[in-house]
Amino acid sequence: MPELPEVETIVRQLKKRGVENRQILAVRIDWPKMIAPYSYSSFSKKICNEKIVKLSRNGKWIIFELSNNKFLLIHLRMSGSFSKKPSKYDRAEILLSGGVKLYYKDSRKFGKWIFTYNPSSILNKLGPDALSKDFSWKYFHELMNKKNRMIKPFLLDQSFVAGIGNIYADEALWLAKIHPKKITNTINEYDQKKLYSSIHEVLRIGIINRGTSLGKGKSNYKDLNGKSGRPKDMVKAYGRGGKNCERCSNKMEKIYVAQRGTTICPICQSF
DNA sequence: GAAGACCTGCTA
DNA sequence: TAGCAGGTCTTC
Repeated sequence: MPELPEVETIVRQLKKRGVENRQILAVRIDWPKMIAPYSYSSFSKKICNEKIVKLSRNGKWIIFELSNNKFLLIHLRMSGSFSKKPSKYDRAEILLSGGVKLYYKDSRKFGKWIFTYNPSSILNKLGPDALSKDFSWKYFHELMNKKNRMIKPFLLDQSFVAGIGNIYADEALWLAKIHPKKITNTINEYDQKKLYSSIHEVLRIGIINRGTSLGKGKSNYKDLNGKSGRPKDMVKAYGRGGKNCERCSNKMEKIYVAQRGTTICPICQSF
């Protein structure tokens, strides 16, 4: 579920909550696989009594920088999220100094909490964050020309650019009017520019809306305060198969690209 | 590239 | 009840 805008929203709200500069007093883990290869007791010993020095984000990773050069990297995968309140699908709870509690829920149990002294070992595998200066036009343009891949799976490849997932890939391609199966080095410079700016636009709008919430269920995305983000009907492409394109009013189509459900307007995004 | 694995909840 | 899901990883 969470892509760059959702993760950014969560990090901002955790900061606002005053998580930074607090000490971790205790941790409870209900799904031990998520902290592998550590056991609960060794994991707990590693992080307890350390201070959260700094919170940040890189792509879809949440980075807890702790005292004594320790790091906790959290990836929410499909259904992870943080909350101020406990709920049915909680997989962990952290008690911080000052009585602040954080609950981590993850119905599908795909999320990962990685304790490490060396965050680069994970973060170096990522390409530049989609909203960072390092994701420059020059970088984008050069790789687009060099690679011979379908554009959608390329956008989803975190080693190319970090933070884009299935929703925002579909949104950006729709906005730029590019077919998701188009091969990168066949896309002309004008379209590349449209796509480059569309990526920024859809991510920024996502953040302004505090993320995107598609469904109604409990596995649906909620921010730290339990609130939904941008509603489904504000999304232009993702999940709109069978509905009318908001630009040309032709029927949107659901297709599969690299095994991922993908929605396009076959007229606007002709191949 | 494709397909399966990891999991559970929701929808058709 | 079958099929699908915002992500990634492994193995063809």
